[in-house]
Amino acid sequence: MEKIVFREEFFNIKDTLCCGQVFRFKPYKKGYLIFSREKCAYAYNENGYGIVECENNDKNYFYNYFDLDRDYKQIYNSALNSDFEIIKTSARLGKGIRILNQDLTETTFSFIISQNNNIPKIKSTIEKLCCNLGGQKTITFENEVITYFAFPSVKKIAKTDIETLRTFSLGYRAEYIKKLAENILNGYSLEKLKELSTKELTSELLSLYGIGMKVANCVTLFGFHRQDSFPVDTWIEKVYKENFNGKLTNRNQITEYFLSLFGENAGYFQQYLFYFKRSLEK
DNA sequence: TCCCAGGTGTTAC
DNA sequence: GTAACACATGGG
Repeated sequence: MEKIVFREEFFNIKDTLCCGQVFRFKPYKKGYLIFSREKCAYAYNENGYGIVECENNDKNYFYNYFDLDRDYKQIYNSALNSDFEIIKTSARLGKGIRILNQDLTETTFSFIISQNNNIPKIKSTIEKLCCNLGGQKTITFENEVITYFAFPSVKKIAKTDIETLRTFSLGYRAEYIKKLAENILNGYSLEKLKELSTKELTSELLSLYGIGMKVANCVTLFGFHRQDSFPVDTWIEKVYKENFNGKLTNRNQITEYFLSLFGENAGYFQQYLFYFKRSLEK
């Protein structure tokens, strides 16, 4: 086992996982188990540090996964310099949030599933997908053997019939993920889209069946780490109306409004706001 | 029971 | 171009 140890001021495991950007994790002992691709890590905060335990070969993967090379102090400070009190407030609450570098394929499928769905159910649906179509894996932390399932291969999803997919509670989204899987199996490359500008990337993603503006923005932000993205969902729309006194009703226009307001750190501010608003409702 | 959830596709104008 | 509606499913 390897351990990544990183000062916790800008690395809070709970906030990073629970802020809505990722769905494959669960509470475990001092922190959480995190699943990505076929890998698993155990992460927790302790004595002023964020600690990530994983297999030796996965250390670089999870170091990058948690975006540990980026300077979050600069992002946080720019939030504190905002003219909007709610940006400061939500940034303080979400100070330890980092935007993950998740697997691109997994992120795209996950956010297609996320549409018109709530987070607990998104998590359970993705888990069913993994349990039924992903390979079984084991890993040992502190002498305890953990059994889990990898995210399924695109091929496996593509070859699974629609009726079976529907038994994973995908609802009408089953066709979307089936079609995307077939598409990728036939040679469509999400990786190649990395060359595109955020604008080009967004319009390319919009051409995929089942991906609209909201999901496209989530994929650019959480899959491609494009921080000039600003997904607008029901929660962000509430923030817009209640905290920014916004009059726009078109979500695309709300995205444009926030992008021009927040500039290059818009994506991070979006996460601060989303986490803040959802925390209030509980 | 009803409303809502990290919305999108289709149809009608 | 956009407004209205259908769409699956389960949490609260």
